[in-house]
Amino acid sequence: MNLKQLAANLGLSQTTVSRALNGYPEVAESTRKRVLAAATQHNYRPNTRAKSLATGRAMAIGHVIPISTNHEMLNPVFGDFIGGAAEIYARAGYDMMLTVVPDDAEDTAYRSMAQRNSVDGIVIHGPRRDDPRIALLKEVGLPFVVHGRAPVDDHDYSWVDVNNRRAFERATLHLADLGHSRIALLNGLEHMDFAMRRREGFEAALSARGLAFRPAYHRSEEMTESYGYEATADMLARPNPPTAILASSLITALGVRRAVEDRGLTMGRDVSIITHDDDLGYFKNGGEVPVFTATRSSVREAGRIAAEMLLGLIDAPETGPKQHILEADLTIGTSTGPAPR
Amino acid sequence: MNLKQLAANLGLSQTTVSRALNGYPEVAESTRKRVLAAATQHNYRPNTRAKSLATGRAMAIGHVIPISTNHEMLNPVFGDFIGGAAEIYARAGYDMMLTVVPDDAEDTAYRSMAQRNSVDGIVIHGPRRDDPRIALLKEVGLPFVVHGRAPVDDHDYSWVDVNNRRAFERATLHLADLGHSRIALLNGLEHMDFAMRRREGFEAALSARGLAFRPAYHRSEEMTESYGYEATADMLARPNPPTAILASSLITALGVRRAVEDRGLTMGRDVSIITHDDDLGYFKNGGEVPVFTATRSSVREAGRIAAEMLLGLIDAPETGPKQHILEADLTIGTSTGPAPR
DNA sequence: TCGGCATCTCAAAGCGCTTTGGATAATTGC
DNA sequence: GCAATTATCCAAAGCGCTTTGAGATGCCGA
Repeated sequence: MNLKQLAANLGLSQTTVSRALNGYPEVAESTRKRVLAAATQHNYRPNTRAKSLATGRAMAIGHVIPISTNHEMLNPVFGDFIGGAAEIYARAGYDMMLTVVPDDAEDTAYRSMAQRNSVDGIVIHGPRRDDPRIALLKEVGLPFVVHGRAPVDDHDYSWVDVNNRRAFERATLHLADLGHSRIALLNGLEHMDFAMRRREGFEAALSARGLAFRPAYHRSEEMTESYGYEATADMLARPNPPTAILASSLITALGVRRAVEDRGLTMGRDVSIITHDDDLGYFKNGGEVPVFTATRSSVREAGRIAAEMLLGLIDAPETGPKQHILEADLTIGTSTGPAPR
Repeated sequence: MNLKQLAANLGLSQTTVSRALNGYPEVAESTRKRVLAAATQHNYRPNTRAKSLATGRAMAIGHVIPISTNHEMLNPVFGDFIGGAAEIYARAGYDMMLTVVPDDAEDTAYRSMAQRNSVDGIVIHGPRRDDPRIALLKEVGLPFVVHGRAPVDDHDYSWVDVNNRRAFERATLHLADLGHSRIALLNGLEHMDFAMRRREGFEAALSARGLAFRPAYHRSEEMTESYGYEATADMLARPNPPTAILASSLITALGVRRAVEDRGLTMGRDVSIITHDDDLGYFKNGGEVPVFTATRSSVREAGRIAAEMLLGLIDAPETGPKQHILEADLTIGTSTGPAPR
């Protein structure tokens, strides 16, 4: 059933039917009722393609997830972010388009999205330190929001980000205040912007407490469980092992804990652990009492905010770029305690 | 730059340019070259909407992920599946549309997808035991592939699935053959089809070895780490604790291991663990030597296969529904050993 | 009675593409 | 040399919708 047929059915013109359906004022209330009734009865839904051709609006948002060509791995937080964003899109009548782009083909991918007119805006995931995408998108002139930030925090583009620097600074200070002086950081890959910010916060806190940054207590890798395990096992096996460890994700923290316990040590007594917790649906940090002391910020919430921001940008581009920073909670769990002496 | 402008630029008609671009024979090779050159020079890309309006093909696939209204959680395997599918779509020039549908609004959601003509086919995720979606989609007549199956294994629709029954049967037999007689199953939610099949395999193996299914050794919950921990801790605290535990996912297995080790027991000696491993990118089961003995099947690969199947279905609907079953490997790791006596 | 003004409805153009059904020029067969 | 092909190209219709500009219709006051 399309507009033409529906109009014919009703003995009205396409114009009137279209207007009735889209809530324009210049149609009698009685006819609007008739039209609406017929539409629901015949289960009429306008053809998206035709509609967006006519209006010039795609009514769709593109999410572009980069996938590095060497270690093809999708970020696990992505699912939750999408879930949050999808809620907002659904309410606003937008569709969501997913594009997985190998990081060596970004240029063409983004240009083509803009050209082909298949989306009204884009959400960028996983910005790297030297990410060319922001400049690229500014050039092609498609509205976009970045989940995360680029190193240069200019106010020239829109983003939603956790205050990673502050979070890790606070976590480190907390550990230092508990008397820890040998604090290790198991960071994510530091060509990613968020990881670099975390490291900065870590270093700032160390120097605020007069502690030195020691490369032996520092790693930077993909945030897997085995990374947490192996890095921790390695560090604990050396002389002067760390008494506190900052992990970059809950998954990594599980590995850290395993290594700690493997060595016959007790988490929260012999070794303190703080992790960042993205509050993922399927991976909770304990029940009422969190297992891990953690800096926590919901990725799902970030998804909602980014989606709302982007829709706002599309509706009113003249208002200029927006930014939103999420402060992470520091929630105390059972994994931290005073430094052993 | 659109077709019209490009054609004007070249001094040709839109028809000729369109044909040159789409590889039709009735255009001179020399003009085709000219057209192609101009197109790349001006970075021309056809407007997706217009193209699909004209052709009647959306050149897009919809992925519908259900989200239960009570515990809003996205399946973690989803990301990897999508990653696999995206590869195939990209190669074939298809876009991927994501729709998150609350499970109380499925009816309208699917009908509207079909009506609005925004996708050429659909992939269904997470089929439940009494899933109404398959019947629904058959009714609306949109090509679809299910990742997983419905309880009734009719050959009336297309699906890609792991042989969950066989996998868990083999795993259970393996444990029984190692001398274990008290074997526990920490299953996923059993209103999901895959979980039920796993249970069937488990039960079949038990009875093949003359062992009884004991409710005290059986749980069915969302597959989180804390589920694994708590269920295991509880079971181990009772008289006659299980000596072997089947876990439904790697995440759950981590919880199982933690509970085992918390109790001062050794995995692989005091308690054997076998888990199902979806081979997710960010969550590896150890390095060269797997940590866990596991039934393994790549979700990413399933995504590729489902995508190819669906594209095939769209191109040639007359060939009828297809099915593909993936057999899971049973890989031996360090988490299993002979039953303690 | 008639112009003025809302109110309601419509025909037709247009969004950017594909595709049908010719037209024109070049080539072939006899 | 001329009709019949063949090789190239094009004008125009159509995909399903929105939207402009204008036409009816009814009602009012003068």
